[in-house]
Amino acid sequence: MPPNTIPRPTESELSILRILWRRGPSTVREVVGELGADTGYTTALKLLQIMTEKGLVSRDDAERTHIFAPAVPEETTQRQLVTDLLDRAFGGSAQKLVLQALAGRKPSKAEVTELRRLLDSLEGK
Amino acid sequence: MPPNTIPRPTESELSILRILWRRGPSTVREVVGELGADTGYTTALKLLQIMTEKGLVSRDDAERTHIFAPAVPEETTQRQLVTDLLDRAFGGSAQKLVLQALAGRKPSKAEVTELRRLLDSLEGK
DNA sequence: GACAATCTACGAAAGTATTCGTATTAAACG
DNA sequence: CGTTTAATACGAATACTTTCGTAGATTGTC
Repeated sequence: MPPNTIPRPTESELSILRILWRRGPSTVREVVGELGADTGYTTALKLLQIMTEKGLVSRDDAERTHIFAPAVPEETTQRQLVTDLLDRAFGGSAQKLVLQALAGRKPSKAEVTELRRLLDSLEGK
Repeated sequence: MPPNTIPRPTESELSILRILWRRGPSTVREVVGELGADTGYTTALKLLQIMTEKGLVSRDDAERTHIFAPAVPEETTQRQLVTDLLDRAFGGSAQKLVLQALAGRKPSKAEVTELRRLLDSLEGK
């Protein structure tokens, strides 16, 4: 049974979650296929087993070949990670984080427009 | 001699860097004083030694009590970390990252204004 | 049915991060 | 001057993460 608090995924676990978010429910082999040649089959399997215990993924073992699906929403995890970084590296200043996230890139006009819209909606509350 | 590429700080290392960025050059004892009671003296010392090898901090050992200073700028490290997270968790979409960073908070009017100014300056280029 | 291929389980090895104990040395104090 | 206090060095213990080898079971194939 998964713990009632879901831990922050490790680096490898996050790589796997990203695949599952994109592909949806997948077999170990399918996940391995997307991980790149540097990750062995049993390694990926073991990680998925650990992630199942942690409650990060769910497993359908009705068939012999198990099928794994993400058990945490992408957005929730993203927020968890960015909030965590916000505290750990930016002293909680979202402003500074946004500044560094956008610095050094040339955001497209569309992106800027979208971000402006985001600010509008935030202010609306 | 420090390596010519400076690695991403670990979690503990980041805690120490944050203290050094805030306090400026500090002794081990001073750092320990701010780390909270859960970190022993020799632990902090060891971390600072490792960080010196990695080039994350510099050490002045002219006196018996050494003085450690950050060797990486706060902003550079922040950008390094946020860029890293951007790639690992957001598929490179700064927009989504900003969205999640601001979601669920009620940013002050001043913050929103500041962010708008940031967007303006980005667009100016 | 026998054999090969494929899958899961699992413990252990390898790698990395953190904590700690102990030795040694230097300063401070009486 | 001798003893206590405070500092660095460093190896080793612990913890966490990732990788791998091997065993056992099931499916597919000839």
